[in-house]
Amino acid sequence: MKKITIGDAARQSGVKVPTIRYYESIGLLAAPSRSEGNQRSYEPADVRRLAFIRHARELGFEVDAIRTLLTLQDEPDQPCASADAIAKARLIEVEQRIRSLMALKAELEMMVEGCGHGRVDQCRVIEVLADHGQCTHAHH
Amino acid sequence: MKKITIGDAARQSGVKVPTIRYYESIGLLAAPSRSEGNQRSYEPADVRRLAFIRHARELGFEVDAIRTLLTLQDEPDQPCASADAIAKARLIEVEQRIRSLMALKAELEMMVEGCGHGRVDQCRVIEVLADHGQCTHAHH
DNA sequence: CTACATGCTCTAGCGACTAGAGGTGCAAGA
DNA sequence: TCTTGCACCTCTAGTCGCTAGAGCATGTAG
Repeated sequence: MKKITIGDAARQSGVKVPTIRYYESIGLLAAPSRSEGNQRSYEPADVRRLAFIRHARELGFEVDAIRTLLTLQDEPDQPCASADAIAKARLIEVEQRIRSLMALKAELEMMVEGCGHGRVDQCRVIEVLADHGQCTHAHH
Repeated sequence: MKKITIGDAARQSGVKVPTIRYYESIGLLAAPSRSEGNQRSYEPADVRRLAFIRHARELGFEVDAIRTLLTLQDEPDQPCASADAIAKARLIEVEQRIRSLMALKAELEMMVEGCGHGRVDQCRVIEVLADHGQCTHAHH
């Protein structure tokens, strides 16, 4: 009977100790059994669940989406349409975010290139910020 | 003596009314004069400042960075090295964010394509999330 | 004069943590 | 055995940039 402490679970899963406790508090991870001295004692399955959560968070899924994905994972005989829909929705979000960041990058490059490193009143960085009309492209 | 109400300032600048009050509360926008009935009364310069803030926020600058940019704008005879540095730092952030979002997009596409729309236990979405090792590329 | 939109202040909530205070458990070295 | 010191515990409050709502006061159009 090997006992996994919260610290070990953190090291193995890559989720920080306070974050693990936070996930427990919001019901994303079930409360584990406790040792005699009231310390959390995790099973390998908990560590896998934490790794799942971490990876999903890295992919930008919100906690609510992860909650759904986790319940799906627990019922492997269900059709996976929901998981697919969640991933697809996230993909669309990511594509939009990339597009808007590319526009933003172009604008920032213009600002930085235009800056003659002189005085503020000739600086394109400030100028472009002050007057959105100077952007060569449309936002949104 | 035209008086600009907070509602007009909001419409002209594109910053919402509660957000304007919030900016005042955190000292990003100076408290304006008040009408007899204690209502905020803005000058055109305030509206320009709000538009500046809004544009900078759209570009993803944090409020602290905007604070610096605003004080720079107020001192046009200073060298603009700080403004340049802030914009460059933001550019680097944006470039990194784009790169990581592209990796993420690839991973999500793999997940969605691999999903055979069958049962959860054959679903690549769940599978990939559960085992990061299945990603064909390295993160970070 | 009466609606009703707009304004005011204040407090609390969002998401997803993070930081800190103040205390307890536990394992290893002296 | 004692003690040192890290890891653990709970609880509260703070972060960022707003947003929502309660409960009033004011300003304006018909």
